[in-house]
Amino acid sequence: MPKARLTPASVTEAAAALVDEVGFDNLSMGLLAERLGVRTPSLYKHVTSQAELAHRIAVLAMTEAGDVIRDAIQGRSGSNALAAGAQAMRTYVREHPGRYAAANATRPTGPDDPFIPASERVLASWAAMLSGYDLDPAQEIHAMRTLRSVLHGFATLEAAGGFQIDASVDESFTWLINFIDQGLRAGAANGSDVGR
Amino acid sequence: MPKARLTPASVTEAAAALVDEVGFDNLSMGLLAERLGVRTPSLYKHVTSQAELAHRIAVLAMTEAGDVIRDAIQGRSGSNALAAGAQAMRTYVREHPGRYAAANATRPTGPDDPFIPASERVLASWAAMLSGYDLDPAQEIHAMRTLRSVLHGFATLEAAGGFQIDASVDESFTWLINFIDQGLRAGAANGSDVGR
DNA sequence: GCCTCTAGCTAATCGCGTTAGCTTCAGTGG
DNA sequence: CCACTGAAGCTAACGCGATTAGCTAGAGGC
Repeated sequence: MPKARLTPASVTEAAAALVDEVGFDNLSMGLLAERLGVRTPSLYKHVTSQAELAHRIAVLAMTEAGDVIRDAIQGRSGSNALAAGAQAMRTYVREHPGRYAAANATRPTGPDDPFIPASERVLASWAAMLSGYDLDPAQEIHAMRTLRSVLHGFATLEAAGGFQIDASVDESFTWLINFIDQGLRAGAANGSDVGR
Repeated sequence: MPKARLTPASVTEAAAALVDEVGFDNLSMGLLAERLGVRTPSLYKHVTSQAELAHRIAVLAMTEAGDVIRDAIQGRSGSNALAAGAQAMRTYVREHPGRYAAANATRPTGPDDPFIPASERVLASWAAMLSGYDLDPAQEIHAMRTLRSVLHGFATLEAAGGFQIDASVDESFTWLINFIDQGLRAGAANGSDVGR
């Protein structure tokens, strides 16, 4: 029955869709093979191991997230760019929780790992967005880390079902964005105050 | 050689120490048994499964974190309480990354899961701390979620080695705390502004 | 001093990732 | 049109880690 059906890319794509459904921790070669209508060992013609597959999902996720965030920020600045970028990231994580989990579980395997440029693209988008706030250059790194922390923290807590109370999570997120925006604008106003 | 050596509690404690060393994902019954000087199947006299063991570690972690945060906030208020509590949490996660990972990987198993009150104790500490900021009651939930997001996000990013650049992570964390503090104080001043 | 209860042990099972080696179609060169 | 090669899939089998079954021996109570 050999018919040129699968490729590394198609297997990765299917695996990404699978983890979004069943959760990254529940990824298994057998389940993926079943989805693809193929026997488990056949997958090894396209990926060398489950670990490599997980890493491919991570690269895919980081690339997609980078695209989505860049597109959201495109053409906006300041508060609008922040709100659009943050919403875009949150939406991506909600729609692709498995991919996002894969991206968080991975570590660069070497200096030429495609995961590295993919991550850097995301960071570059955030940096571009932050540049609209006229922060003291010495504080940019701290603002960047704070921004990453909130967004990552909110996304993972939400994905894990960490927000139990019935109060609207959407509302909390816009509140959070507004909170960060005001802090950044205040920081731009009196640079040396925020940050010690 | 039957000698009453192990107990569920001692096994859990050893497992917690182990995951802090090797990482939560690398927890294995064989490795734990070796540490305890016992054969793998013997562990099942004290724990019903690896999943249950992981859950016990999670409860232990949440309880310890609750203690540490409560103690840090004790006797302080406002900015001091925030700084002390946040630092306490960050220190706990840095010293016990495996335990923290276990706590994040777990979901309550039922209505009488001891993990629930343990988590609530942590939330109660944060709530007590926030009450020192005189926020609009309607905004407390959002402030709480924002606070949890930053702290959780920063801790996990740091634990995952997510902050690459050489700029001081300690400094970034104090900057972050200061950022949150100022935002909360501003929010208390003009309540309806922050939060839309 | 015997009895029971149980922590620990060895042996075996199961599931899942992975490897080895065979088989068969798709496309190529003659 | 046909033999040839290469890769994609398959079956069979291995290995490791979690888990289960059933045995054994020391500790504490009578």
